[in-house]
Amino acid sequence: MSTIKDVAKLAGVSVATVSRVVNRSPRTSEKAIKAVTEAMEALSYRPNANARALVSQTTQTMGVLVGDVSNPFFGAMLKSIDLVCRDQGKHLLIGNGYHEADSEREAIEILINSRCESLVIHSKGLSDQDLTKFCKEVPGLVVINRQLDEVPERCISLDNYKGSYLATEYLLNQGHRDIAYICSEHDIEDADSRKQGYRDALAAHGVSPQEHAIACGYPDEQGGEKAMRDLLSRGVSVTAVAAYNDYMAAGAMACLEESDIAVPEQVSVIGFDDGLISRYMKPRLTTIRYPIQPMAEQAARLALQLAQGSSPESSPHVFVPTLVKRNSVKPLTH
Amino acid sequence: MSTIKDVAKLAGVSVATVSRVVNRSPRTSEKAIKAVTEAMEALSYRPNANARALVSQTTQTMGVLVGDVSNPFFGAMLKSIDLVCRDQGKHLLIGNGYHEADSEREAIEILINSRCESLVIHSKGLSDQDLTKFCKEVPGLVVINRQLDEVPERCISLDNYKGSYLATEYLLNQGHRDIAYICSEHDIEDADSRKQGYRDALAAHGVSPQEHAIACGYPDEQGGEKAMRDLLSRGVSVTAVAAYNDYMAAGAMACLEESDIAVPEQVSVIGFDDGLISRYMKPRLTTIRYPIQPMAEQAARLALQLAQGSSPESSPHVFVPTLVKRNSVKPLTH
DNA sequence: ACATGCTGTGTAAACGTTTACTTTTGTGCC
DNA sequence: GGCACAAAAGTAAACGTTTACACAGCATGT
Repeated sequence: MSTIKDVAKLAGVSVATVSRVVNRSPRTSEKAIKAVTEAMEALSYRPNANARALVSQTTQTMGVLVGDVSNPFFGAMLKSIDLVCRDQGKHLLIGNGYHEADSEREAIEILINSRCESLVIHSKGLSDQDLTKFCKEVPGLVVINRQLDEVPERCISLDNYKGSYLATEYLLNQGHRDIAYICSEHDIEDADSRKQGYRDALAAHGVSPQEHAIACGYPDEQGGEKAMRDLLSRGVSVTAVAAYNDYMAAGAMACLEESDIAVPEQVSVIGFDDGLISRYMKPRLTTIRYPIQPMAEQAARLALQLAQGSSPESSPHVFVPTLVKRNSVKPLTH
Repeated sequence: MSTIKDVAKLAGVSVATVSRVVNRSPRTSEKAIKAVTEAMEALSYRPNANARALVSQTTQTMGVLVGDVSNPFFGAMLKSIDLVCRDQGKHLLIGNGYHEADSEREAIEILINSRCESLVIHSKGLSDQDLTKFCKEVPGLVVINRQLDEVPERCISLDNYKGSYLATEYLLNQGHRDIAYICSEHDIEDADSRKQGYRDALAAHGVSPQEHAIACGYPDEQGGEKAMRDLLSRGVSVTAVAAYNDYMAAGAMACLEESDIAVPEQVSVIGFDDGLISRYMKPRLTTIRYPIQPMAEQAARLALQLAQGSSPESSPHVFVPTLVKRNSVKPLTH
């Protein structure tokens, strides 16, 4: 692969002149531009981004850590971030953490080593302490989907508690009283918050707590199916089910269908996330919208601002989920 | 951010020794390892990947161009690639092309400039000529989902023609004769191949061509809905519909449902891709499996082998799609 | 004719590493 | 104690750029 020296030699100028042409410096003659352009073309010259980064001390790159690129949730997040970046002439280096502490740490280190000046991190595996440390080390680092008490100004998160409260309250308002909750077996903050939102909503409406009506599973379709089957086989009688996320809701619906229980006629189901699939299920899933796109956009902007040292515009750091009414919930009729 | 010199100074050794410790060279004393490790910790030293790449002439990075990260199809592709890479200690630089020639070109150039030694490119916008040129410039570049006549050994693709033929043939075998085709309005090779597969399957079964039963739209749900509405409003009478992809099939089903036409009882529908949503639709979608995961894995392996100059193991370059029978197709009964 | 200023170009240092080569230190043996 | 040799550490060049600084050429104004 040819270098700037090769180009300079062929064009009969110095490397400085080539650099000036490449970077469109105003101090260059037409003649030089022509000679250099032709030489670059002839050698199919590609400026080495690493050398450039080294001397100019900037990579124009944002690093992003996601859980798993194949999950459409992260796809949506990445797209929002990419749109902000492309608008600002930055590009993206992406790492997958697979929700596992060591992978996450390693991926973040790669991003830092690559000298990404801004970072958006989605981590479920690392401790608050680890993440806080990274925040302090890298000025342009923003954490999404998590709340760190020591550095709240670096976090963009969702009010998970409120989302679940909202979902449960909606079921209550539709007359339901026997409401099960299908939760994630992962020991992470958002799972707890969502479960607590459910509990508190029940309590606030004078419905006694129903711990036996809570079942856990891996937060995917199989997990939802398993949890619902647990509930059914334990003889828990319910008229509505709230789930940790849409996938678990889908699994629960599949299980109910297999058991010849009609949704929403006999049992109402509500999800969480408003992901891609919620629109394609039938009945279309009533759910809680996780506004990942504006959140990701906000996170990207914040990371960019922090990285360039400008004081970030004040804007919301905790987003609120909203109810999306579709067809999987029906009022309870006697 | 501290450099290797800072570490050397603090540890009281030379930069070479620090480098040796960082790279786990065997020629280092316990004492040096300890001193350097402590200094690195104290300064939170991060080896600069750009400087490293510059001198060692390798980045350990694979570049990937996808259409749009938010599309689960590309998510699945990226995941397969990431799994291969992580296994080989490489990491990923990702660009979005948004199916637009200029964006694709720009993204590829960024990947090349960043000195990714291996590349997996999914392009719909660039011409065969452009792509072939890139292939010749970068030894470790592999094109996925496209067939370039000049460099077939660099391409991993799907037999789209066969997939569509298969789909149409299955409908014919179920007794259908009046079969519409919903195609993509994009002027790209795979759209043409799929349309032709449909036509040829009809012809092979002695069914006269039905050009009036072909409708086009943007290859998403809205496009499918629009195309189906076109068909219906033109008074085309059909008992089955084959679609360019699952999203268009979903749109067609939504349109049929609105018109009180039952799927599959009155009209059968078959998709293409076997994407995420096909499992969640109801009736669950009968479709053609696009084996993107093995294909992406293969592409990644090939790119890696080409990049390191080893002669690639011979393995399939053209993959064959298969039929996935679910519930959206029913035999025609009179 | 000469100082002045402007434009375009060249020279060389710097960025943070790795590594070939050289030098120093340490060990065991006679 | 002196020597041979191995092990460990240091020196400096190289990777491919950018850019401060210096300088040449030339037009301008006096």
